[in-house]
Amino acid sequence: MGRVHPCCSEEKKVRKGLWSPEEDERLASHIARFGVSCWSSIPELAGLQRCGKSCRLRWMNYLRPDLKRGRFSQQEEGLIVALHKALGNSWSQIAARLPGRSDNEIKNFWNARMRKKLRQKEAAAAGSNRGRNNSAEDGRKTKPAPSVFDPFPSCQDHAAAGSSCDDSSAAGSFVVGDAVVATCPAAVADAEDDRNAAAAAEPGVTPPPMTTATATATSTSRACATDARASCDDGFLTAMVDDASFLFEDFYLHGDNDDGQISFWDAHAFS
DNA sequence: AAGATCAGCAACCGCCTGACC
DNA sequence: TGGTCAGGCGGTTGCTGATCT
Repeated sequence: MGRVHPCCSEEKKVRKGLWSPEEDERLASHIARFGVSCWSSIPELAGLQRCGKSCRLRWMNYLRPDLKRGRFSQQEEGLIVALHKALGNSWSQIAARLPGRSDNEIKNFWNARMRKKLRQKEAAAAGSNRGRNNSAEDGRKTKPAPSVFDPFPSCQDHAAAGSSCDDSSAAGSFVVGDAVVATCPAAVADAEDDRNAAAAAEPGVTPPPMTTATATATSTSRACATDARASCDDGFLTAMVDDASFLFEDFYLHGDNDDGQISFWDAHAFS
């Protein structure tokens, strides 16, 4: 098997399992004060009997202040489907385009949906007794490989594609419906400026290191604060979601639905 | 009311990659 | 140039609460 991380294999006791509120508090306050420089050193510095990987995971999936909790909105679901279509199981890349959601959360969500759909299909197949040659199940096998494209290439690219994204007005956040569903990379640099300005305003206070999450959180919250999100909805992602429906219909919809309608999940591609 | 099943979520495991020496 | 290490990622497991029978 793979090499065991030194931080996880040391003789010293390393706790596993669920994190206690005290541990969360220790980790969160440590990162709030000092930021993240080296995960492997954080357990010791924060007084935690955890390995660095575990700390990182806990922070990324649960303690990060910019994380949203709760159910995925319809818009988010649609975007996940579209992004999964484009990117496959690259959960981190999908998560990078869904501010406030961790890759783990998206992965769990997707897998739960997969299980549900698979079960439904099996039940339907068992009920109908005879399979059709062009069933969705078969269609999966002939599914073309996901096209390689970057849903977030750059604002210039958006503009070239007829977009009107304005980085300066809404921190580069993109909106589908009411939800801020993605953040333009240009906003990252923007957020970095904000951070530096804040550091200058409060000498002696060391800001946490800049991360994608920081930038996303900064720009997303700013976008909400200015309520200027709609101005940045260039239709790019909306179009992408629409396009995803089109793709799914093209590949997977073969008149299965009585009403001729197709939902994201009825139409989604099994990976 | 109690056991079985399901669904959602948190966390671990194993592997890969890039930086560094 | 090869070895070591840390960070990161996707896959998987296991726990827990909700729902069903």
